[in-house]
Amino acid sequence: MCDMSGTSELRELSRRAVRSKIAEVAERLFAAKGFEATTVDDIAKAVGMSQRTFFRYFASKEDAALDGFERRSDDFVARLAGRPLMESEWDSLRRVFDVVVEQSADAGHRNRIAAIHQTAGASPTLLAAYLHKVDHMQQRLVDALLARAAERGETPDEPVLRAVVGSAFACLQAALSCAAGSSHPADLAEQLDAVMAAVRPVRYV
Amino acid sequence: MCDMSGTSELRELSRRAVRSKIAEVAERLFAAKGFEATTVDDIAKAVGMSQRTFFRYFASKEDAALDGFERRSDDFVARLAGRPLMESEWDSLRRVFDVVVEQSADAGHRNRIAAIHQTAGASPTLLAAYLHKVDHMQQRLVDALLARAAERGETPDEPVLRAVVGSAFACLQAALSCAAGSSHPADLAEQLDAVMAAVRPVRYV
DNA sequence: ACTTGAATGGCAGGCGCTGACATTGATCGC
DNA sequence: GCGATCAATGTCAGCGCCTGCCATTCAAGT
Repeated sequence: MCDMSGTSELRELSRRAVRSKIAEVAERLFAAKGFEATTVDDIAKAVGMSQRTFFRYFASKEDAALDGFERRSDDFVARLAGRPLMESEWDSLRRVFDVVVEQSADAGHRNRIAAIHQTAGASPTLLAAYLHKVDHMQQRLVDALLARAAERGETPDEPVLRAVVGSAFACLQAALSCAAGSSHPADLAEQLDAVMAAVRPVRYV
Repeated sequence: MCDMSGTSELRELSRRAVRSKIAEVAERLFAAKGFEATTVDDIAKAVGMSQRTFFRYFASKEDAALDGFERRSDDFVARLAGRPLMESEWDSLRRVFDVVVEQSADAGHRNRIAAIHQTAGASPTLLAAYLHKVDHMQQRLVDALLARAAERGETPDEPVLRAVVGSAFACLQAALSCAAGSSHPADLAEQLDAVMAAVRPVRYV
């Protein structure tokens, strides 16, 4: 009972591994049979566990399908933390979106993301869950940007900041949906630059 | 069988009336007991119908809760149709959002919207459905704006337009969440003006 | 009156999801 | 080694959302 921390680490590691395994199997099944046609029992059987255990790792079927986006959320916040403190929020956000650009440079990642995107488009509940996660991600970035502003000694207008983050994500979504059909990885970066230059808020000129 | 159109009108009228009745009862129950604690059976019993019939009017419990937003979507498109053809998209969108401002001028509407907003915030699935509807509304406005641009003889950049609409909605959301606590109806209009002025895309200056 | 079509109710069932309880299995103190 | 402990898992039962399917009813047209 003393080595609780070490035990926790191991347990945590195991949990993560199982989680990834489930998400991986689920992703494959969704791509093969579609999201709605795949039952949680199918996934559980394919992984080799009971349905009840599945729900001990993911709160919902949607969560399993969108596990990849969850991690990207962490990457976003981490990337933002690495940006210079005095950079404008708009430019920082553009740099944050580079994680998406870099991920889509890999063909495998691109195919996976395209498959998930296609799956999400066909299932209303999955799309709703996706939008929910995007919303949550925006909230995290707003909080981080608020903290950065406070670190600079500023007290920014929170609603404006929320709107700025929302605008940046609107640009990302637009660029993504446009570059979805294209197979050139560089297109996304160009599209993103073009859109974010056109929509750049006047307060940052 | 000849007077098919007249019959259809009556049936349609009846359907709308029943739909409104269901939505009204559901809203009251949600406000009283919360969204998740209220079952579809509760609503059906309160209206005086079977659960099966409820699902013939609404595809889901969430749809019943968000019936009001559905109508606002129609109002948005209608309001946009009334704007001058040469007005910039950003200013048109600001005018479109006046329907929200006007609705929140009425105290009753404000309380209802606040109640729904609060309910949505407490229930993840309802929030997800709400975001889904907002997304759909944006799509409709993008299509309408595309048609207007074509009417002017222009061929606008679609991804940029999508991003612009998304940015405007981000402003609306930010202003709404900020003015949620305030009880002054004029605050929303001011907040909206301030945020949309700060975030106005450079392409519209 | 007969027919047609739509609205409704009732029933059965699938699926997502959860609580409760028992079992297993690894770790730790002795 | 041995029992205690605690997390992970399985099993079972059950609720709530949602959907076909079929029978009934009721209004409207012929």
